[in-house]
Amino acid sequence: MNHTASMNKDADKSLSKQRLLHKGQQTKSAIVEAALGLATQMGLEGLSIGALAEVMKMSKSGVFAHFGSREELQISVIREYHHQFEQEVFFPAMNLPRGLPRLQALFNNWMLRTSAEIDSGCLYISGAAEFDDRPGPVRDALASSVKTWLTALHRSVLQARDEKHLAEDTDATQMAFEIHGLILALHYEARFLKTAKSLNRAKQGFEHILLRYGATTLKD
Amino acid sequence: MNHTASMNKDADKSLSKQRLLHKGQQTKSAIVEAALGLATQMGLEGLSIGALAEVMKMSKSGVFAHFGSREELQISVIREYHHQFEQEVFFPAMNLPRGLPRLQALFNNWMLRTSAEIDSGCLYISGAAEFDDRPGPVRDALASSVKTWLTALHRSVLQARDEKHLAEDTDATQMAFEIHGLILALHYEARFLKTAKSLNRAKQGFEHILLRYGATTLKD
DNA sequence: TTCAAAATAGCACGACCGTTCTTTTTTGCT
DNA sequence: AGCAAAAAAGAACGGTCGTGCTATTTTGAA
Repeated sequence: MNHTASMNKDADKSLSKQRLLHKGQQTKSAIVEAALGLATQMGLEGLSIGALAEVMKMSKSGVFAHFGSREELQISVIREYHHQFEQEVFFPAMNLPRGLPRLQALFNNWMLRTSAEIDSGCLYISGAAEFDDRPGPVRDALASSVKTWLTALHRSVLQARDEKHLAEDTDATQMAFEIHGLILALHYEARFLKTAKSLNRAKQGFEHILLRYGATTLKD
Repeated sequence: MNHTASMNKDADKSLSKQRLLHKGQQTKSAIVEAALGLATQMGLEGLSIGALAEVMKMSKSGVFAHFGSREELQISVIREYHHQFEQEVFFPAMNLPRGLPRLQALFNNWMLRTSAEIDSGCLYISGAAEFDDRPGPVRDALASSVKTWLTALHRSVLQARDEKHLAEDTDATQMAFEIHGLILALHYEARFLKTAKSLNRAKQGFEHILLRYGATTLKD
């Protein structure tokens, strides 16, 4: 391809990887995508290589070779979920001004993603239940991802307080805890119990929390 | 077999069952107890007959014969959990006067049971995550049990309102939803994330809710 | 077009799963 | 003590699991 002055094959490799993805990378991405779909339905523990191979119309060993172990596959799925979560929930909210608007957007995006309309469950919730007693790299990856997100939420509360959008004595950790509870209740009641109007419950709960922490402005 | 005056063998059976438990019933109870211990650690789906047999120092088939199917075993475990939950959370609170005292006791008992100090996880929470996408009798048993409890909580809120311990316009369903969220957040953060002081977060969250719904009296 | 490397398939393994069937042991009423 | 019924054990089944090994196919740079 290139008769350029590149020094070694490693340079060539990384270069060609940048230009167009090698076949292996493409299929690996496709596999992870499909695996995430399976994992949100069956749970991370229910995710099996055999079932995944069937979905992908590949052989078990063909799928397996991309990861080297089931654990590595599970971790890849968690990373993919983290990435999607960032795209859907976190980044869009970052376009809004700091303080209450951004905090409201974070909650709203989170809520919509958790909502029952999406038939895929939340990996952060189902995964927590599966791995709360099972130490290891999968649990670590999961907990690390969740903590990153909860920290971002916490930070957003702090900013809202700094912007004087919330009461001066707002306990940010406490407020984040209560918000987290609303999302978990929404997920539980909507997804498991199929309770109607759970989304409105979560919305109203959020307004109650805002009032409690002295939010200065409320839209709608 | 019998030259007594009993009309049929069924009468004899139930009679002797009342006098002293047949061996089979005893061991079945012991098995269910052990199974509940396993299920709270590994989840209802992770509960296997082989592992259970090992714990019980019995043969797989010996254990299996008591239930006839894995599903029936899982349902037995759910019933046992329901029973324990009643004993620890529900009944003690019923000894307190209707209204706020009883509601506070319900929450407190629930919270303590969910707390991280107990190393066994909550079957109602882990089970919900495992079966929110899996229809069948196990899911039905689980949902039915949970609904019974949530209904009792809801009823307690209504009573507190009737007793004028809460504001007249209290939305009981909404309040129960928010309380449920606190418990879920406590379970998530204490058990999965190992966040310290989560119990205090839940306590404070409950007080916030009480204030919001105009609780007239607060102890402590 | 050639050819090494990468990707995939095929096959087999040991382990565990739930379940069935048959045999042995234990129970508890007469 | 005798004896039928209940309880438990034992062995085997077909199935799926993750994983390792060896071919085969496909890719993509020279």
